[in-house]
Amino acid sequence: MASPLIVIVGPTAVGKTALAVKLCQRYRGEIISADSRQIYRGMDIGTAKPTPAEQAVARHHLIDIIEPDQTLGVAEYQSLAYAAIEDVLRRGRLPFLVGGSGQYVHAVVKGWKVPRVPPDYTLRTELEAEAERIGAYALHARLAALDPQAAARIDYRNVRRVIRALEVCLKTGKPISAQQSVQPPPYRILQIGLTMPREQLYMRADARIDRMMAEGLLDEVRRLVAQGYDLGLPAMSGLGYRQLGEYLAGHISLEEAVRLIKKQTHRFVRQQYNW
RNA sequence: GCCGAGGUAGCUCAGCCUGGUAGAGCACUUGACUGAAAAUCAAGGUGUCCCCAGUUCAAAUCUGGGCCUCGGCA
Repeated sequence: MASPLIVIVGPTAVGKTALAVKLCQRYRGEIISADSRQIYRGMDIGTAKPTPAEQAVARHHLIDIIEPDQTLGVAEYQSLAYAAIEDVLRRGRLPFLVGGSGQYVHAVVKGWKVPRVPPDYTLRTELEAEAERIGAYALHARLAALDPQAAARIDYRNVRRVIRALEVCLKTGKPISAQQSVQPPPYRILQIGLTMPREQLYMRADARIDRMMAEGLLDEVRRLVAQGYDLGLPAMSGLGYRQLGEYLAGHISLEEAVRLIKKQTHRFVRQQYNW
């Protein structure tokens, strides 16, 4: 019989960690985090990372695995997650995949076969400049010539995704659409979706943001900036970090920054629902 | 009290001069997502146009009166 995998998903601040920790205690489980922000060391408060106490009760994997100036793509995340699941199973424990990064969860649960083309930042910068020059529509037309199928699925205005598709086509000489498939993993999966009325979710998220501020989120961001981490880094684009970075750079007031964090967190809640 | 500015979507505001029955950004709702994903992108609804009267075929728009807000002067 196939090995079990429990998956816990849901929007931010709904209580995924609390439930997962409790279940781990009861069923001898370990948590594999599916969170694209908790992977960074030194970013604790703003990412609502499980506390040391929670981590002592239930072992967590894939938290604190890279520095803020490093990056981790879905494909890498996926193989790390599969390895962690195998490791947990081998030791006779129950794996819980827990997190709010829909892309990560799908990559693992559905078994996306992501084209193995690492990002080429030089090429991306060139293509971005080209998009500026000839326009998003023309860049999309370039993709359509190489891979009509992929072009049909990507809105021409979504330059970032058009560029990734072009990157794969150009690097491999083959259409990206021919290199994307799905191969479900060999687990018996039980997926638990946590939810709550929208309004309540917004209130919980807002309250948590206030708590983060009280716990010193601003100092955390200040420290990261002092360590030389640029605001343009993917790690610094997360909710809270971006806006507080703007404040520290003198572009907006602290009040405005907190207001923006809340608004954008609401949007994030909605985005998570789509997964 | 006087002078000035203003009252249009939940918020900030455009439209008013040159009447033809309302629009943008944000919020909000819905959706996409295969190596940046807490990223990036798309679609959508929203209105006693402060009130009353007048002019007019037709008023957010012009005229008169009233109410309210903000700033300056007393």
